[in-house]
Amino acid sequence: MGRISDARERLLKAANELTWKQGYNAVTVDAICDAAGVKKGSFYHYFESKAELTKAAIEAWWQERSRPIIESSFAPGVPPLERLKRYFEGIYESQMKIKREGGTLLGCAFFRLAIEGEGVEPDVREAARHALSRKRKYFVQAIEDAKQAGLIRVDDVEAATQAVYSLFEGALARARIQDNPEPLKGIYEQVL
Amino acid sequence: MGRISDARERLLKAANELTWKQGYNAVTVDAICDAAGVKKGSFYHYFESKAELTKAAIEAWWQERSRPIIESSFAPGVPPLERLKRYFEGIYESQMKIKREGGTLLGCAFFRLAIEGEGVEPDVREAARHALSRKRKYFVQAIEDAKQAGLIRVDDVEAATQAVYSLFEGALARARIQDNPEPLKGIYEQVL
DNA sequence: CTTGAATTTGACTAACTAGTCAACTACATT
DNA sequence: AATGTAGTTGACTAGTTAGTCAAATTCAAG
Repeated sequence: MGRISDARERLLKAANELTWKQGYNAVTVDAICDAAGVKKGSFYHYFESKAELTKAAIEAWWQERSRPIIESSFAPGVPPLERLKRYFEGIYESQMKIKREGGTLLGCAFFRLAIEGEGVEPDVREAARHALSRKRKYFVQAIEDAKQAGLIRVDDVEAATQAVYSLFEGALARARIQDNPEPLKGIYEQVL
Repeated sequence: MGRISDARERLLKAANELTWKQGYNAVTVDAICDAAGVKKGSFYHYFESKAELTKAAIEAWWQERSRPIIESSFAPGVPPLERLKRYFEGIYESQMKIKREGGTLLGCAFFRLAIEGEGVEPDVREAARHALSRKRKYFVQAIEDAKQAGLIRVDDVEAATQAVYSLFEGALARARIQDNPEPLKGIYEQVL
């Protein structure tokens, strides 16, 4: 019944790209509509508000972009430390590609959104935080496995993950701030 | 000649507090004026735009808040590694205090601003980046000194600083995101 | 006490903001 | 081919935004 359309997908994609670059509050509904080639009336046919769109966009981003990349690095068969190494290298490559194609290095989309603070609807922030905590789980697992396999000596897996994950997200955020991949270089070596 | 006023200082203070919490784009000139108890006409008597105010506010923040705290930890007489330890502990304490008094943990004001990306005037971002690089210099110095004193074994001071600084800023940003000081605990131990 | 420069005020604009809505269109299903 | 429903449109509102301005006020200095 009725016609079919990919306007919803185009809106999600445009929302992610613009919010990633400019931040939640700097992006207007009009700008998202323009980028998606969708009229405002249609926007509100698909989403009840800018906040709802953003929440849906975060989930779509995780399912379609982040998760596949993470799971290919953190595959079950791969040795624990190799998983981290692969992931860090993959991130370096993908950030370089983003910079090459879009002109600026953008870092982690979820981190960018989650850090905003007040002035962003609480449930939007919560969605971004949730995506970050999903990502973090792969780190915990890898470090736990590395410990079991006797590859590293740590007494507190939770504390070790805290450090590795802070270093990783910190480097990624600093790369965005400086628009320069330098902080991402050799994270794997720094982790050890 | 003419009367004297502290309206300018009140505006700088209000701008910093609000921008730290809510981000550049979420804060309005009206909100800053309200918080400072200053009328809009007066605002534009002191600053030619919101961007100019923010730049001035960043500089004031650095001079009056960040720098004194940093310099008391990184004092010349203090042994290099002790400097880092003092600084990390000081940050932990001050973030806890901010949370106690303001209800939320806010992290680093410069980092928060610098990460915004497009959608913030380039010179505002540049001012925030500049403050971060000033901060980073104290880390380089401490690590360099620690190497000279034979306290640590590193071949590349620049790379080591990269890691320590990413870990520190990453932990601080994550503490903000989670509104929880957990990532800040034991950074000093993690650094070693 | 007078002067005049620094400061304050509030009303103003023009542009932009998120969100609404009723009419219109195209097409998958029958 | 008819039909109904999902999708589209553009003009609309009401509130907010950064920034302007001329007139009024205050008070340090002469």
